[in-house]
This record gives sequence, C-alpha cells and structure tokens, in this order.
Amino acid sequence: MVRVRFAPSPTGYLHVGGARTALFNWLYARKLGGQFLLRIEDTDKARSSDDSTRAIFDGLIWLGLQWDEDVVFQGANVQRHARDAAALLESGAAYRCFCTAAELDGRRAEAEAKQETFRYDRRCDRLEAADVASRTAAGLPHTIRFRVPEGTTTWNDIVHGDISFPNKDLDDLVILRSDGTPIYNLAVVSDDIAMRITHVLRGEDHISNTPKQILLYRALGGALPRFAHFPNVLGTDGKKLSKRHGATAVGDYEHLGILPDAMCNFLALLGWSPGGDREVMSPAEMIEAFSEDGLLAKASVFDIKKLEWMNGQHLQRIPLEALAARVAVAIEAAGFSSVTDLNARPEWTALLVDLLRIRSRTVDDIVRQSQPYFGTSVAYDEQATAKQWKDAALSRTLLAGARAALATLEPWDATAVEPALRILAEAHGVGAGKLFQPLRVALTGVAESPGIFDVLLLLGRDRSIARIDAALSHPRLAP
RNA sequence: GGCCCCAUCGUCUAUCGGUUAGGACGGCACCCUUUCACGGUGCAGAGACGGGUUCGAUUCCCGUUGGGGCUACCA
Repeated sequence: MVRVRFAPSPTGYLHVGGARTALFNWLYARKLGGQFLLRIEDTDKARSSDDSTRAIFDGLIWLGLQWDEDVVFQGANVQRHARDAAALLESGAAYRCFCTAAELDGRRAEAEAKQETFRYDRRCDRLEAADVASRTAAGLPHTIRFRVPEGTTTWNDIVHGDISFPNKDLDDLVILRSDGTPIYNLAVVSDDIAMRITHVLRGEDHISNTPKQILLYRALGGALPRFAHFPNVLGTDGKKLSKRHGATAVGDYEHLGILPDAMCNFLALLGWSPGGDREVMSPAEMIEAFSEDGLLAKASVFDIKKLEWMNGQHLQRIPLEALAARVAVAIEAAGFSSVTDLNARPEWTALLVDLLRIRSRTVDDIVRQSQPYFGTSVAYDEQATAKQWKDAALSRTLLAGARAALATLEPWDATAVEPALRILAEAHGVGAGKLFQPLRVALTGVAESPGIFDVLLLLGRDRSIARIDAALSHPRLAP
C-alpha cells in the first residue's frame, strides 16, 4: 500500500510551490490507489501558528486535495522523538555532546575566518565513559548527536535517479536539543516510520537532508521509503519564487478568480508532462495520465499569463451551473446583486454567465463585466462616449429611432430584435455597426460587451428604454 | 569555500541516437465579426560552450560556464 504525505511547517500561508508538492503527492496516491496524508510540522513553536495551519487546510481544501486519515501534528509526537533519540544513544549510534551553542558558534566563525569548512570535531564522542556519566549525573546540559558512519550514502531518486553523498561530508548532526526537544531530521524520520510512509515526495531543498535521514532510518531499523525531490518553482527572474514576485499564496489566486481545477492543472504542468501535447486536463484526467516517468528534474518558472490562459480554458469547460454558483457569490461580494436574487432567476443568471465567460479569463473578469446588467443606471465611460457618440446629431437620431422601434416591439426576443435594428440602420442609410456601437454605449456605458441583441435581452425592455433615455440626456448628446 | 542538483524557443514542454527539432503560453500579422473576446490561419523564436563515444549526437560520457539548493541546539 502506497502511503505518501505532505508535511508543511505552519509558518505562513500555503505557497504555490508547496501546493505543487502537495498536488504531486495527491496525484501519486490517487494514481496508485494509495493514501495521501497530511502532517503539520509545528515543532518550531516560535514560528508556527494556528492561523498558518488553518491557511494550509483552507488552501488544500480549496484546491480539492483532500487528505486521508487524521492530520498528524508533529508536536504531539515529541515523546516518541525523544524515545527514538534515547534508543539511538542506547544502541551506540548516537552520543551525548556537551559543547554549548556559543562554543560551537565560536568554532564555526573561526573556521570560516580561516576559509575552512567547519565540521564538528567529535570531541565529545572521545570523552571517557566515566566522564560522560559524571557530567550527565551532574545534570550538565547536553545535546544528542548522531554519529555518521563511514562510507557513502546512495539512493535512487524517483526524479533524479541515483544520488550519492560521501558520508564524510555529513556532519554528526544534533538530533535532540539540550532542552530535550527533537531536531527536524530526527522528527521527520521518526514520524515517517510511525506513519508507515512508503514514498517521500518533497521539494529539492531536502536533497541534502536525505542522506542524513537514510542513515537515521537504518539506525532506527525503519523500512526505507523511496524518495522523490521536485525542483523548485521560480519567479520570472529565475529566482526561487518568493513574496517579492507578487502573489505566491494559493489564496491570492482564489481571490483573483482562478478556478481550483485550473490552478492544479497549471501547477501539475510545472515539472510534469503527460507526454505529447496534452495540456488542459481535469483532476480525474491528470490522475489517469500521471506517471513517475513524466516528472521533470528542471526547475520551472511560474508564468501567470499561462495560468490565466489555463483558467480561461477551464472557465469554458466547467458546467455552467457550477460556474454560475461561483460567480453569484463573487457578484454579491462585489455588491452588484445578491445570491438570493440571482438564484431567483437561474435562467437569466446562466445566460449572463454564459455570455461573459467566453470573454473572460478569471471569475473576476466575469464579475467586472457583469456590472452593467445590474442596477438602474450605468456609468458612462468617457472614452467610449467620446468615440461612439462623436457625431452627436447622428447618434441622437439613431438612438431615438432605436427607442421608438424597441418600445413597441413584439415579441421581445432575438427573432424580433435583430431584424428591427437592422431595418432601422438601413432606413438611416448606415451600416449596422454604426447603430450598434452607439447603442451599446447607451445600454452598457462601455464599448465592449456581448452581442448587442443579447445585451438587450439581458436588460429587458424597460431598462433598455430607460438607458436610451438616460443616454439621450447625456451632456455629450445635448442638442 | 565544501557538498549536491539542474541546463531544448522569452516561458511551460515533446523528443526515449537518424526529425525541415513538434506543441502550448506570450508577441506579431491576417481571417471571422456589431464591439470586446472566442475561434481559425500564418510568421518570428531553442538544443549554453568545449571535448569525447558513435557511421551519426539535443539525446550517452567528461569538463567548462551559468543557474539553484544545502552547509544550525530552523523546518
């Protein structure tokens, strides 16, 4: 049984790089019928917060990456971590170190000053047993260090192939602090063994932790998992994605009107390819197409333009009712209308959303463009009126003509509206566009909108007439 | 500094020794058209460099260069 885990530390929001790691774990588990677990690594109390934990849950839920089993909080396992450290001490794989943090810092600075690589010199490992016993009995504060054995540590990484580290380059790492709390590498291995994790899939910044962890697995007698290290997600400047690149939290994209499926699709393609030309996929299709072979070793740049395009593609594919429900919430948030009102007229709402989604890339685009279809009056865009009502006299004539034609038109539908307006344009000896454009501005206040007949239907007769009247009394159209 | 990872259009990528190096985003042009979009067509655009191996290298190996990561009593 495949068991993978996503193990973020709750020190901020869920970052897109972390989201991608979670996604790959999720895809891996779902593809193989395994379990996707979530572990919150909160052992650093100073930096961890409940708000951050909540933000991680929210982000994963929004993305649709549901985890299996209960969330594991690493902080709840400190007793086991300490027990494991004690066991290592017992078996001789680790030793007590009485060097203080200040001494260590001093030696490190000294080595650096001499351009030398600092490595712990194991002086405490050479202490006489009696000495160690008496210092311990005296209650002298000390850490527990893992004694890195001789040799080379190698593993076959799922994305990178064989990677090996000479053990001599690994320092004897502290696994338990002098206050008895565990250090990261110990906690991770202890927990992964306890959680029976079979595949550790994480970011490439953990590559250099891996040999240390493998050594700890062996010393602890745990079954070694397979490892995969995903390359970093970079900003457009080629540097690791961070706050200064703008939006990096998945929540930011939610608020920008990105659909979760589009976000997952986009993230999956950063470092994974199903082969061939496939790009736009639903979560189910991604699971179906997912395989280790498609995982790339190269870091990739987060290109928001492509994300937006991807979102536009998903906007067209999502079932209309589902999109309408999301848009309704966003329209209420924008203050144009209410969910209750929109639900009361589902067909009208569906038509509105369907007409706007084709010219939108985000939910926010739809909301922005929906404004003219709510409320009684519209704000006339200066540029639009200047351009489309340039010839005031002609515009007045055409708008008045349209008002007259529409006022008594029966029935109020596409079959009647279109011929009526085309005949009107012809009667005035102008092309259809010469009539439609000024009318579009009169009805919506802006120069871009769905087709003019659809606009009329969306607004209804009364509001259409009222807006033409409002346009007629606009300063620019004054006689 | 030491150790490790990486290297195809500006960006995301296909290619599993032999291709006019393909697709997508973005850009540009044109078509469609009542506007804006959508859609369609076309154009520009890539194997970092140097050595090998091979009949033949983008592909395999080595080096150089350039990016990135780690180097804590952080995670």
